[in-house]
Formats: sequence, C-alpha cells, structure tokens
Amino acid sequence: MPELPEVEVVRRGLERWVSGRTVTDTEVLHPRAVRRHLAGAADFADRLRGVTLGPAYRRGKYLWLPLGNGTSLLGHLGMSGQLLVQPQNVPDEAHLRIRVRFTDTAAPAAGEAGTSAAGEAGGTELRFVDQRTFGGLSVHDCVPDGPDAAVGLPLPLAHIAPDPLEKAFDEDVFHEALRRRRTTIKRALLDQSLISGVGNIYADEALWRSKLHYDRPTAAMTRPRTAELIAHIREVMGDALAAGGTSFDSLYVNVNGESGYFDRSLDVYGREGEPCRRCGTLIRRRPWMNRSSYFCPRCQRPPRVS
DNA sequence: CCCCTGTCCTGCCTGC
DNA sequence: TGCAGGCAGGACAGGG
Repeated sequence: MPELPEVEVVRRGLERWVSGRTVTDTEVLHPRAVRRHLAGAADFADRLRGVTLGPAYRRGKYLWLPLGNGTSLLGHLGMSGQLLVQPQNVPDEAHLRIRVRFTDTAAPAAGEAGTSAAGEAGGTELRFVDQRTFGGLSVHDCVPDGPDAAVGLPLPLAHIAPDPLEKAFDEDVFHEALRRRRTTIKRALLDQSLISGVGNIYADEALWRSKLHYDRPTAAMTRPRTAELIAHIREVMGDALAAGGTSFDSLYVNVNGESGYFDRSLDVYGREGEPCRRCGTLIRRRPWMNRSSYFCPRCQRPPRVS
C-alpha cells in the first residue's frame, strides 16, 4: 500500500509527465473509482474535457492538480491504487478503472501501431489502476481564499491537517491539538484532522523510534515528547523517500513508486517474534482497531491504565 | 462536539 | 484439492 513517500514519488511523476497537458477525453471503466465525484462518471469526464492540468500537489496521501477554472482534479490511491503513464498501445491492465487521453496523445496511424512518440510524453495516456477500488479520482471546487486557495486545494481537503513534510505543518498547533484530545497516541496519529499522511505502518515505526507505547494517552504528551515523535515521523518518511524517490525517473514506468525497498527498512511493523533491533526483546503484535499494532514490550512500556 | 466502531473491496495466505 | 475464513488497509458515515 502506498505510504506518504510513495505518494510523493507519484506526485513528482505526475508533475513531470502529466502537468501542462490538455485533456481530450476520459473513460471511466469502473463507477466505484469516481464515487467521490457525486455527479457521476459522465459529469466527471465532462469536467475534464478540454482543460489543461496544472502543477501536482500533495497533502498527506491526497494528490491534486488545479484545472485553472476554480476546480481541481483530486486523487487518492487508497490501498492498491496506481497512476500509470502508459503508451496508448500497451494493453489495458487487469484492474484499469480510469483512462485519461491528452491532445498530444496522437492516435497511431492505421496499420502502423507503435510508432515513435512525437514529444517526450507524447503518445502516452494517464491510467488509474486499482485492484481493491478504495482509491479514486474526482473533480471539486477549490477553497475560495487563503493560502490553500493559491494552490487550488479541493474543498473536501479543507479539514485535512498538513502533513509533517509540509512547510505549513506547525508543531505547536499539533501539540496543543494533541493535548486537547482525550484519546491515545496512535489513534491521534491516524486522525487526519490532527496530522495527515501517517498510516498504520509509519505510526508503529515512529512510535518504536520514540519508545512510546501505542496506548499512551495523548494528555500525557509533553512538548519535548511531541517534538521527538514528529522528528521520528519525518525520519521514517525521509528515509523511505531517499530510498524510493528516484524510481519515477524513467518514462513508461509507473509513477507509483513501488520499489520493494520500503518494506525492508521497517524496524517493527510485520516483525512479530523477531528481535527488537535496539534491545533484542521479541517484537509483539496486538489486534488493534481491526488492524495490528507492532511494538517492543521492553522499549515501549504500556501505560499503567490501559 | 467529541470519540469510536463498522464498512467498503479483493487477493493472498492459512488451516481444515 | 478445494473451500472457508482471516487479514490487510485509509477514510468516512453514523452511532453513542
């Protein structure tokens, strides 16, 4: 599943291969992939026809491209989504859900399939592929004013907090919001209105690095503890980005950033029964919110009242 | 208003 | 061999 660093790789790929191109037509092959576009698949295609896509932006795991008319194209990869830039003659993927064609995507001359592309990205189309259809694309009005308006932030993202890699992320604001909540630290890390872009895996990784148990009450967080936790989240994300951030570089590669490297750099997630890399104690797994939490029982002491 | 649970979806893996 | 069931996960609707 794409974590924030992989989504950032996708953003870079979109910016390089898709931004600046003008849409001719859009094909929705599975209605669920546009379910967040409430007006339906036909309207979705109508709103994209003829527009030129702006720069690619990201907040947390959301991606968007302004359309220059007060609306933006919004995307989320969900659990299994990919955005691919493919030559037209490549056969459809098994789980192709949406296809976007561009004005520079020349149809191959009859009987002459596979001719060379006119421009660098010419001859390619954008494909949204998603096995489990948790992700999707949609078009929305942008927020009307403020700094978010300048980047065409889609209205549905107005309540999403900045992610820790953004300049706009304010550690003091986050800490105060954390202290106001009556909940536990891992729940808070997964709450998109407090901090975005942290999924189950990176939450466990950052908590392990910070020696914090997932069930610690947020009310017990001190300013230095919060600072340390944020620093560790940035580290985990930064390491992954450094490792996988170059895989978008070649054309025709999927911009999804799947590199396989990401999994290997994990310290606790998925390591039940294996020794903690700090103290050697065996890592444990606990069922948690219909998911799992991995932790070191020695480095990450549970709170007194759980 | 705040917090928490259930739900969406499909392929892979395990165990009977 | 085949099938049932568990698991994975982000985001959000709706319940308490």
